[in-house]
Amino acid sequence: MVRKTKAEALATRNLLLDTAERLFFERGVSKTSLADIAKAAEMTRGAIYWHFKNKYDLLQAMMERVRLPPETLLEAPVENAPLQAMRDYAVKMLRDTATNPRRRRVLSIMMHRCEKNEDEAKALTVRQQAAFIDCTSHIRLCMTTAVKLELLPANLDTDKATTMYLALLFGLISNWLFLPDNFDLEADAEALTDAFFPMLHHSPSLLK
Amino acid sequence: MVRKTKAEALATRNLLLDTAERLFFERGVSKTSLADIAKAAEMTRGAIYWHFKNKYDLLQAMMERVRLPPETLLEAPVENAPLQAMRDYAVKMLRDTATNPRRRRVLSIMMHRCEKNEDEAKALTVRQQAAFIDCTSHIRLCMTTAVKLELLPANLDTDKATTMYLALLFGLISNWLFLPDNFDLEADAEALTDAFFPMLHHSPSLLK
DNA sequence: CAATAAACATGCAGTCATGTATGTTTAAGC
DNA sequence: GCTTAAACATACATGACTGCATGTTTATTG
Repeated sequence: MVRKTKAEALATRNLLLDTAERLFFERGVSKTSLADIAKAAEMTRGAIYWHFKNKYDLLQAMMERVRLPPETLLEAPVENAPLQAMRDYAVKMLRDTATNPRRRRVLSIMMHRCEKNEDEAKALTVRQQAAFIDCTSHIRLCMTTAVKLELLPANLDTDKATTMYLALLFGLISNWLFLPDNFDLEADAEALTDAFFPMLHHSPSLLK
Repeated sequence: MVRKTKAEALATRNLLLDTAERLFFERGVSKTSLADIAKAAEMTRGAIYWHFKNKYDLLQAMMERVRLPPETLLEAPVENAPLQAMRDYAVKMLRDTATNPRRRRVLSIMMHRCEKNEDEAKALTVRQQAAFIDCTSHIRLCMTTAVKLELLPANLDTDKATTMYLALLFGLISNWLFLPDNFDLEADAEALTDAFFPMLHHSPSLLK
């Protein structure tokens, strides 16, 4: 019953990724063994070891499925409307987190069900840190562009503003994933995002 | 070489907690075995099993060492100066996270080196969620009190304001622990905190 | 149509972590 | 001064989980 067609093999791979995503979300990464995943997918560990090098390779592939380049989300042209770009980015991230089950599960795994340590999973941590740094510099570019376009105060401390933006965005996502009943992320995504930008005009401590 | 005095036994217990704190921080919780901890503390697993029920009991005791009741930090009287209370709370939390190595390590373990799952560690997760809910209701009380004292707009959506406050606070801490070089938490604690409150006056989307 | 290799399944060895049971020593209580 | 039990150390049994080696079958290719 082996040597399936290419499409079938890809389906198997996706099934393994789906199953791993579910189990990692339910039990956490370290408490989920490859045998657990194989059994839940009605396969054997042989299938996993054929498609993936090991557990962390599987985890990485699972995370790659929701990784989208920042440009994808930033549809509004940054050079013309950087404030709109930042707003759209935040709203889309929040709404997608609230409504897209896959993104919700994977983000939850990344934030609350996967340990950042120095050995095997270090590559994963480094990758996440790199993504975060990318995101940081992108937002910083939006901030400085907005200042140049005189959309924000000339003496705005763009570094602090960037820090605040990212803290708010990630804080909202992390807190909601931790306790989804605490507030309605989908309904409030726009209001919470829009609340941020007046701060850049009215907070003296963000000026240089 | 056994049957030490009570003080010595307490010192042993603290040594085990210190060592666990260090190893959990360096390697993550699930990748640190009790044998690792015992060896690093120059003890045996027998000592650990004498002082603690198991690994998660040890972890819980380790976390309790930095748990401080919210009242401790909220020195400013909430009824008279709720805004000041919230400001002081945030600044103290941020500064203490930046300067207190123990708090930094333990918060890092809680946020980035410990998986929230449904089985053994569930008690820990439930406890953290309860603490978060406590904190939420406390901040909400500050917000409503400030509205009553006319320190904040009468039509402020205090729920959203609370959500924003907590997202900012936890987002700042989490992001800084994740990438400490991204910004200077100690130096910027006050400025970042002070930046928040003008938002409550100038953000239309936070009004009802 | 034969050979190859893809796509798994199965089995085994080895390591490692946990929990417990049982020693051992000595501070404390009387 | 004798007993008890606190404060560990040691040893053992048990049960994963991983990685690899080796089947097995069938789509694919020339």
